[in-house]
Amino acid sequence: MAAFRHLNEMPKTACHDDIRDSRAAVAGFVARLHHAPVSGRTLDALCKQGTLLTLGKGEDIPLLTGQGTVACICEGATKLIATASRQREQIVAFHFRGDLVSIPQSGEHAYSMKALKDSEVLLFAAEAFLKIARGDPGLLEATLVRTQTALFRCRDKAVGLGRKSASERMASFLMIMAERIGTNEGGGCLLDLPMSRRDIGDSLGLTIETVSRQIGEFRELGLAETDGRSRIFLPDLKTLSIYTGHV
Amino acid sequence: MAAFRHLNEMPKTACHDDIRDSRAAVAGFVARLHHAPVSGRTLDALCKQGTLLTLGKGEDIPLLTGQGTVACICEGATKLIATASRQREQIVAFHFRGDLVSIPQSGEHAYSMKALKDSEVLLFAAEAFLKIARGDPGLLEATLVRTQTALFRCRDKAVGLGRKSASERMASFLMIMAERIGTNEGGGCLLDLPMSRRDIGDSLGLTIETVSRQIGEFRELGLAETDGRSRIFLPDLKTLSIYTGHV
DNA sequence: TCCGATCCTTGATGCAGATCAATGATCGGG
DNA sequence: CCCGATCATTGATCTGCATCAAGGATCGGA
Repeated sequence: MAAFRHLNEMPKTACHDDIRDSRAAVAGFVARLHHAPVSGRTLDALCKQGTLLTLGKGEDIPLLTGQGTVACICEGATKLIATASRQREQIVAFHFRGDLVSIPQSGEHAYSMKALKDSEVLLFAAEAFLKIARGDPGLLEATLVRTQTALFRCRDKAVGLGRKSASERMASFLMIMAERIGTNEGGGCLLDLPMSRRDIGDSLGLTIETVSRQIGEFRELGLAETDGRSRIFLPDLKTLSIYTGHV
Repeated sequence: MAAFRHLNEMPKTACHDDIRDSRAAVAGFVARLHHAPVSGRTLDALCKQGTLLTLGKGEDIPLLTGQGTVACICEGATKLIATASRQREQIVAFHFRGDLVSIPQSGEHAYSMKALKDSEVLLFAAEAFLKIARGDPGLLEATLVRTQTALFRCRDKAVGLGRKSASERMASFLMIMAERIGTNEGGGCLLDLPMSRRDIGDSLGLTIETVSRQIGEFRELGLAETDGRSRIFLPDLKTLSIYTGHV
């Protein structure tokens, strides 16, 4: 179960380590968010309004009801899921350490968010976060830039979903993951994917069977080597990129 | 051909009406952007950095090279196109009067923008726009909010492209257009679509034939009446919304 | 280390929507 | 008002991926 830590409701007798940890998590996140010194006032406000969650793998991130939510991924990895209808989920985005996620109070679809592995997430009511940012132009601008990045990624995803074949989607996915969470390894790139085949399928608008087959194709082409469920080694990103179907 | 008006390079002998029009266009746009009084200084800066374009139907909106672009749709309607490869275009978004569009300098795909009908668009270098916004918290916040709206719409589009049937996509499209540019008309909603069937297909990840057939289906169900190429009357939005496949 | 549950892979078949093809409607320009 | 070009509709066929089905690998917990 998710461990809540309302930063402003910390009992006076609480272990000081806990308080320092929470504050450190907020400070660390904001430091990654914009590379400028953070004012103590902003930090205080963020600690006061935010809720730090420690989540186990697979756990739900409780989005606020009746208002928008801003989630900061301090540690780990998460998925943002839109439910079109029962048995039809679309993963809108994966998020990793340092990402800032905005979820509206209610859009066309119902959204939910889950941890892909043990994670630490800082939650804000969107309005409260915006209010703090309003008083700190640096934070406001950093938030705008992050939101733009999310928009650009989402547009690219839309192109893939609307106009690409299964193999092109798979190649694009692997390239994106290589860029975001890959580690260099003897000329190639090693991935330790935190998401399941089902997650990949739900992200690419494909079934698990198709995902599995496409990975198999790349394996036979010598462009991917799998090791267990989560590790994929990509020996030749340059050749793989040809399969993405980008211009 | 697009008529450029570099607001800061207006010859001294220029017709005063032109200058007033340009300034009025900027002021009008910003007024719609955030419902707070705009400082004269911000307005001056925007006029100095912006380029007002008057475009005919079908004309290209020249995106800046080597840097991001911010486009403000003062009048008319535009489409934002991602080119996956020759003969495979994905329309990422349609934009209407009052919309603010951010396009990155270079993402995974090549983007372009076209006017769907006679339009007036205000262009900025993204960096220059951000610099002005940095000096005007209200403008910065309004830009953030608009960017979030674009992101939320894009996510909804991704859900449609990834997990919905042709008829569901078509129903969603009609509902969105009804909300954005529809006019009430005797209990129903009248649409005068500025985009072609090809545009609709390229937006929904479908072919023109499928788009045409789906509209035909809704016509037979008594949920849509067409008049010429562009006018569609939706007599029963409530029933149509059932077909969107939303929860 | 063994066991059960879950996840992944691989094969056979079906279908929604693409593609191919042809006719009909619409509309701007002379 | 007419003409040609473009756009939209409708029908026939094809195909990529979904769906259905059946093993096989992986991994956490006892």
